[in-house]
Amino acid sequence: MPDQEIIADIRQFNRFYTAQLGLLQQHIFDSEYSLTEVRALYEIHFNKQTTATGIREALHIDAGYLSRILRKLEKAGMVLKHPLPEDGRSSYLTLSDRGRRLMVKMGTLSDDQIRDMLSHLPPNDHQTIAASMRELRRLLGAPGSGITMEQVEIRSDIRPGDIGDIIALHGQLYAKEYGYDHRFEHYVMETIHDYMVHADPRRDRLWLATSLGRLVGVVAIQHREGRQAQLRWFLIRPEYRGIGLGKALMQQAMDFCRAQRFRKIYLLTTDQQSAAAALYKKWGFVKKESTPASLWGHDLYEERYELEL
Amino acid sequence: MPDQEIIADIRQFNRFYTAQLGLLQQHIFDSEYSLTEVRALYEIHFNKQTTATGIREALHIDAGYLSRILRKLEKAGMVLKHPLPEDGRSSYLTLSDRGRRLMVKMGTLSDDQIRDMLSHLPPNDHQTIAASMRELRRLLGAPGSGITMEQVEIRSDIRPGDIGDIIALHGQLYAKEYGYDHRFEHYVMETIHDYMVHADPRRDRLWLATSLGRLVGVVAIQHREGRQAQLRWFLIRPEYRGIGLGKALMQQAMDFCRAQRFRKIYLLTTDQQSAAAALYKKWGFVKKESTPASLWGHDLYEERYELEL
DNA sequence: TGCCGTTATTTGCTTCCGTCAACTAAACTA
DNA sequence: TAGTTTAGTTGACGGAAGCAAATAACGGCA
Repeated sequence: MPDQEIIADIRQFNRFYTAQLGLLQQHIFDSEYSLTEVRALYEIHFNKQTTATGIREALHIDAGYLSRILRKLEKAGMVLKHPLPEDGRSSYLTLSDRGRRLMVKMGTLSDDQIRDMLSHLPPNDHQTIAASMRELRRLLGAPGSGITMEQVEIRSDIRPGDIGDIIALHGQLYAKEYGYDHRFEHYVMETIHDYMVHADPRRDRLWLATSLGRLVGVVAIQHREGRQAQLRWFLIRPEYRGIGLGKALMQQAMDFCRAQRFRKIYLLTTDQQSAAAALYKKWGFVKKESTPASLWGHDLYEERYELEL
Repeated sequence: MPDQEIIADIRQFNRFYTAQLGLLQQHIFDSEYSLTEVRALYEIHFNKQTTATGIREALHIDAGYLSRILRKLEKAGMVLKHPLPEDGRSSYLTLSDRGRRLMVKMGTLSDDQIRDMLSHLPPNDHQTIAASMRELRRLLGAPGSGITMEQVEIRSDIRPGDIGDIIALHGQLYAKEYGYDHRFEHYVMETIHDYMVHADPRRDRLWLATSLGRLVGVVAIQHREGRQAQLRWFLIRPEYRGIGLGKALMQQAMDFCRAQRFRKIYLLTTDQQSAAAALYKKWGFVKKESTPASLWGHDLYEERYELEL
């Protein structure tokens, strides 16, 4: 049973955004096509092979109405019909060159409108606005809003807020996924503190994966005695797992270790992080030690993995 | 010049949300009023004293069209006109009892629709969806979306992620507002570490102000030798300043200090935090020391404020 | 005070968006 | 092969929504 307050928020947003969209779609009134016609054009543009029924379902409009729209667009030379070989009733719909040019023009107008809207808002907020919209689209289950590597940026310069974010990410995720208590976050804080105090830019490095300005993944290499290196704080937000981010981060760390001529990499984990363990093994890490311990409110085995380079 | 990618995100969201709103507003098609008529009713409902022009501007519709809508609604007994004494041309518009009943009915239908939509989405996301929508409304400058104390919750239990968030907030804000470099964030981390290690629930406490699940403000009291207390990490996100949050946090800290019978409270700051200093003074703190120092990439004066209880 | 430009609202006219229902034709089903 | 379902077309219609001209009240000004 959703909270009444949540519903109120959504309703308020809907009312607000109805007005907003009305403003942003005014440019369409200047064109010779109605909003629905333009929406149909968009639909044809973005779906490579779609039929009238496909569009009808996407736009939720009357079949007769759509039929007329398509006739008009076809007559105007914007849309081409390609009869389906396997079904004489339907046709694939595509845009003609002219239709594509129209889309570009409408896109430009729409962009101008949005640019104009943004110009009245603080520039600092632009990125946040886009991020919130993406987030909403994803949360509401919009098709094509899935998370991909393209949105993710990996960097290794440490900026203000990064350290705290890394600590918070560990605290949150390990609490949610393994039920570790606050002592774990505290432990992470201590290890990061240690890292920062002894950091040597040539032998230590930390990579941050961010998406829409938010921290979504981390890994670091910390130098140790005897040309050894420790791999630390390897962590990825659950939504961003399975898209190759783990591999990308690990690759960065490995490349760095090879370039710095480390002799051996080791890492410490527990038997509970089985998914991570699988990944370590894939990169050639081998479990060398496993000692029982009672940590952060759990009885577990501390494990040490090693990889000779 | 806004980034092209931001505009693309916004356009994509607009297209998506146009469809979404279409779905959510279908219940209106069952009623005997059009979407615009219902929007007018809403506008009358929520604005206590508005005239036709007010509504026209809010909905961005033609004056003639609105005139007809109002006549229809008045004839149906939904809307009442109260002639303005000072302007014979206009009238205040209000809803009749019947109009209000209609709004309740429409509201219920709309709620059901949203509830239905939410039921197809993971329950964990509901809160996040509402938060994103609020955020967007605020960012896009929706009227009535301003930040108020009502949305802010103050708590003093430390949850996973809190510690990291506090550190990150300090790092980000002090970098942005005073240009402090990463050493400041590091320093905050050390002090929090010290706090956590020596924390005694009876004599130490930390308050977090959150809004929509995000950390927006902090303050803490740490016990010291001789029944003294140190006030630490007093910080509020700039958007949340000026709404009384500083006062609320400070009040919590003061109440705690009095209840615990501390003899004296002191705090350390610099001459650069002039806004905070003004607040401290208002609460009776007095500057006792001011020593030049070179910290976090700046030449400044470290200051010590004290308050005898 | 009366004249004039401005503003708020109304009315007449028109367009065309979007729905309903009946229809055609092709595809499936038994 | 007849009956049913599905994809798309067409005719008829209501009403949403804009434009322009009209009306009426206001405000300023000589």
